[in-house]
Amino acid sequence: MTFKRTLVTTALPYANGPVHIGHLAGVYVPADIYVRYLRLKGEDVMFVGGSDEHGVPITIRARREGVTPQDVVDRYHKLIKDSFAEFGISFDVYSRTTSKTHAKMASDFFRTLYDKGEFIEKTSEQYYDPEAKTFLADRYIVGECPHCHSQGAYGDQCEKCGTSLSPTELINPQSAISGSKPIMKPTTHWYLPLDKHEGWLREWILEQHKEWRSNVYGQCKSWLDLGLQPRAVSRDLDWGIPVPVEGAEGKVLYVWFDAPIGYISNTKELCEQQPERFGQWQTWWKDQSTRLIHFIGKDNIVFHCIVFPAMLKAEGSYILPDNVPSNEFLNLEGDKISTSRNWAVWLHEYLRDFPDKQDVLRYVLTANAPETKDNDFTWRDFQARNNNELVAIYGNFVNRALVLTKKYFEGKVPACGQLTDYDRQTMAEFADVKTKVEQYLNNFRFRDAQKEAMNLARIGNKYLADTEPWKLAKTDMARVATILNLSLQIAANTAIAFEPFLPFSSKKLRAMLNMDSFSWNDLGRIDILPANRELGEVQLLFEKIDDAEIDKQMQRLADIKEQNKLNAYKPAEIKAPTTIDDFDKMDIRVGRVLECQKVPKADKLLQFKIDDGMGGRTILSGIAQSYPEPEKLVGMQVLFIANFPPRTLRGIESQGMIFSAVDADGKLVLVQPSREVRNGVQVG
RNA sequence: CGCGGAGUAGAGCAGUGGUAGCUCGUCAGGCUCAUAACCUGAAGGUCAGUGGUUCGAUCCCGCUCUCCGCAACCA
Repeated sequence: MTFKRTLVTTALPYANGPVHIGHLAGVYVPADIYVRYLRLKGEDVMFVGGSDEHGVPITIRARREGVTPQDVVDRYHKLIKDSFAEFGISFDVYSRTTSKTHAKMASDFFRTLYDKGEFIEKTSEQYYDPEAKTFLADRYIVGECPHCHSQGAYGDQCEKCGTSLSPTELINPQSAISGSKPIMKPTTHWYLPLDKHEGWLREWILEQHKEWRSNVYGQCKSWLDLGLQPRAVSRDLDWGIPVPVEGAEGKVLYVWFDAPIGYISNTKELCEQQPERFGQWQTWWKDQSTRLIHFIGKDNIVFHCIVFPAMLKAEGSYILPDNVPSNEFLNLEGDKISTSRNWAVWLHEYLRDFPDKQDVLRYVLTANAPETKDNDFTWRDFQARNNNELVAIYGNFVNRALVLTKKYFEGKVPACGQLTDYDRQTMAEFADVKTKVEQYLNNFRFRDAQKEAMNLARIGNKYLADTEPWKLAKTDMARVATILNLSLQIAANTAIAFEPFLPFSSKKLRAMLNMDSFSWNDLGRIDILPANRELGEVQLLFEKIDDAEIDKQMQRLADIKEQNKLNAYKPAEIKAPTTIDDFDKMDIRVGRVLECQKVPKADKLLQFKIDDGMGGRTILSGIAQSYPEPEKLVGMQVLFIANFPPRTLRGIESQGMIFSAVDADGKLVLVQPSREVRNGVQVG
């Protein structure tokens, strides 16, 4: 099958938060590289993206913030769209599932399937929150686990004992939204009978698409082998696209039905805006000569390989995806990225903190892309790749070639003379770079493809080191001319090879080389730059990133970790019951701090001299780490136990114990009376 | 025993039934045109553990351990 055009879609980011490096590494950067590559080759390609704006979590966020769901999605759609644009993700269209076009498209799609009898209808009893007036998804019901009897188990799983649950098993179920007691209520939903589609899905994926990545293929095989079940495509919710069926008031399309249709709606929207360039939307979705590629993350495999294809097939007139390149996940500094825990590098913040460094992040995310397994992003690695690879190898090579040309040939491309064997050998080393990069990209191996581009710069550095034009300049300028001509040709090649990966830097480099026009097909050639061409102004292609900038980012993450620890704090369990008699045995008193200093050679101990109204006493307390300036405690009134037997610590006798509260972060905080009292009075 | 993916030098990652590779880091040397950049060389690994198939296993198979995903948010 030869294809005439390629339609590339990217998973629709959920408009419930900003986009982070995990989204970029998993989906948007590889997709953008692929699309830019196809465009460079002059192929007919469309790049579709958009925000996914329906679903329960958005309604919950809206409720929590006291705004409408539309307010929430408006905010994040704009933030996401703007940051993608600034980052150079070259969507042809970036629309949203709350658009009018989409509402009609999704509604019509559902109706077509409904009319064809492709759905089954089922009524079941589900938990309903009478206060919030909404049916509850499993996860939004909490209660006591029927197995381990711990509190706070979710409707789908108890996190204490790990048991999978169904909401009806929970003891004393509560709505996580309002806290009220949910009631059982019958509700009718439409299901897509995936089991009906199992036969052709099996043939289509397992036989015809053995070339899909092993993670994708394996996951599909697993689902198919387990047997597919009917899947609900509607929900009881007031936020979404209404189910276009009589008597279905208060029901909307399930986001997983609605969202992938967004790819189609957004295509239609684009075609209506630019018909002269993109033609009819149906060409992109219904013509067998169109190749459909979905870029997604691994959590989306089943929807894009099984559910959505089943929907398309059930409708009848659509093509199916040709490939679904799915990446694994990117971790951040060893921990999984999490929106709710704010453990992420957010794109909009990166763009703010590292202006004009889009390519650095693009490079790092591609070099370390989680193509076969989960990978880790660290700021130290980010810095190292910038400083040691982009700056030292690529930027430096370009700079060397250009500076030498300025110096010896007034910034004009010198003529190429007689080639030596070594010249020819060097040329041979990158003659096939085009084939290699293309092979890798055609197989969605972006990491290897980018590495191949970087090899050009390595070859250039080695060529300069081996030929040493700065030495020859004293004796043989003709030879220097040839060397620099070839070096500049290598630089021009590098600009083209990096174009899909690092578009901002390639543009900059092309300006320096005065390459106003260029073609992907020039890649591998050594006569891209004609002799005597005037070069542009020399500037640094990349700049070093110093430790201070990286430290700032790492500090930010450390602060978030600390904050999460505080947020996760729960009061300790109440101790075993005791009596007033036990309490009465304690002689608790108030005293004033007269002196306070650190005990030498002890990390935690502070030595207090306390005015107890009876001549004073010495007390040691292990709170030094919470009070780095102990002298500031002098004058403060504190609580202490007066009738403990003396105890010697570090050679000093401690006559009692001072009261401190242990804060959520582990810091110790001295307890004091709310107003001045007489030293030595009792507490009870 | 739920199902998939993954576990390989200090770090991050490739890879293959026959001598284990890349980038960075480290160490040594060279060069000095270049953003203290570049080039050359070296050290560094019981390829998670364990049992099996095989002339030979890091690769194939069995079991064990660990991490990630499939289940609310989430690429």
